[in-house]
Amino acid sequence: MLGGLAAERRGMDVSNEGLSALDQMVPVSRRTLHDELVGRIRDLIIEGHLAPESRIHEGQLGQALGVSRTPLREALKFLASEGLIELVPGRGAVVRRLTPRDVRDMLDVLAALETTAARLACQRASDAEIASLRRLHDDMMGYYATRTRLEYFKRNQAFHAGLATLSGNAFLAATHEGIQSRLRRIRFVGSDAPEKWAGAVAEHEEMVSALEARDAERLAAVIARHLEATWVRVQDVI
Amino acid sequence: MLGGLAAERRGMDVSNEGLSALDQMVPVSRRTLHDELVGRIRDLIIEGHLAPESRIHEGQLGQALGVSRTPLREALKFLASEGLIELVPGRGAVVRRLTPRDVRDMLDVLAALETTAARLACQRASDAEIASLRRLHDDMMGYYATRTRLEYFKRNQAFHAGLATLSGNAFLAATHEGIQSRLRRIRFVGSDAPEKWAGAVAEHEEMVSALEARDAERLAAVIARHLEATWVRVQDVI
DNA sequence: CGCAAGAATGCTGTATGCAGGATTACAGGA
DNA sequence: TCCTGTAATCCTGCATACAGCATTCTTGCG
Repeated sequence: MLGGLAAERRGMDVSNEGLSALDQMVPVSRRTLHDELVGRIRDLIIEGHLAPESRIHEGQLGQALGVSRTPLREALKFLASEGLIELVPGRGAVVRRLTPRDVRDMLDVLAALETTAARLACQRASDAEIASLRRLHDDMMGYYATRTRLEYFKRNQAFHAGLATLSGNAFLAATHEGIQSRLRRIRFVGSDAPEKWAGAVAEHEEMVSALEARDAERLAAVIARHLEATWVRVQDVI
Repeated sequence: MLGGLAAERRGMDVSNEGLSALDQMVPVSRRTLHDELVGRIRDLIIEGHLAPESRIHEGQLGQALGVSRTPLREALKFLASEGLIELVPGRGAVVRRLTPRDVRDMLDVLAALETTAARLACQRASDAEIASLRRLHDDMMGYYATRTRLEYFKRNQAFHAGLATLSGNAFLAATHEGIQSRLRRIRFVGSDAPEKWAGAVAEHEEMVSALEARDAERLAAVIARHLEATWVRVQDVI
């Protein structure tokens, strides 16, 4: 997302360098109603406008979003597969509540993915990519200094996503992103006290320097520690 | 699945030992059309009846399965989120083709998950659970001896799923299961030559004995080796 | 004979209608 | 007062209908 690590190249690139330009061309991305709805509903859940355990009223939500029930239902099925909501037969969709156990389990999986990504990134990432992650980190430091919470938080998320991307393993990055988005709400409300940020920022700094040194083991160790600390920082808001 | 490691307890358990019986009660599971369809279509893809890259004709498939387009479309959205099919705007659903790169990436993620599960299982799993996995392994050995491919293959899958379950991390197990199901087809056609099984069987044997000794590092090492070997075994069928 | 433009067909995307089951409200009895 | 049985209401699950875009076929022209 931010920082251009996984830059979206959309639309037409008309520069004609033989056929290579055609190969790189990405199909025109039309924002479909489906994607739109999935995104909107996901945000509604993550931002807490749809409370955990609450049932989702199809007619009501459909009217609120200005669409009929059909595309809405399809979007709900999609989100159900992501695990954000649960489909109860005969009773429709219910917003899933994350138990402390769920969060703990997800953080452990996240740690497994990120440490793996770390090892891969240390051997595969280019210097330019690493520099790019460093810039993102510096960027985040700026918002840390001014206590700009939302922007700080976004960079934080982008940093972890960026690390996953640097692994060069697209599937890993996608899986990581999926889990991270499900934890977003928890982590966001868990970051309401800026004094909690200090530790996280220090750990990020250590991660970047380990990555720049391409010290895989140190990087993996810091990541494990970082997510362990995240668990502590987040624990009281679940 | 097989072996009772994650035994499904369905129906009513009417034994009244205070309230604990009520707590353990699982809501009555009704097979919904949605689940039915998701399962059927997933199998159609995994078993190769729906070829990669081919478009899915909604009217046609719906008629073949005896349902209207609405529930069918909803099932397709669900599967799209799992990554088995791709939703192309204006052109419907297309069966996703796994590139060698995809498979390699997925195996790396699987390795990350299974080694993590291994470490957790070594410290958390009960002796009974480990014994249960051992039985599953012995069971598999029987089918190995008689070269009963399908049954052998099922136990093989169940073995890995069982290991993930023993981690005690339900989210890890679910994530693992999702990836494994997407790789199922590749691994199945990759196991057509029984002479390939010998290595896999030996590795499984080593895994079980490492688990019984609760030697986390050895177990993790074997798993990494096992999945590396899987990559080799599978490579020529992609 | 090949190519391009236009028409025709077919399919997807969305809306709406209807049946069956779930939830709620209420009344009667313990 | 609380529980149980019943009726009414509401909502979900599925089918069908229609509009708009893709694709394909056809026809005319170079």
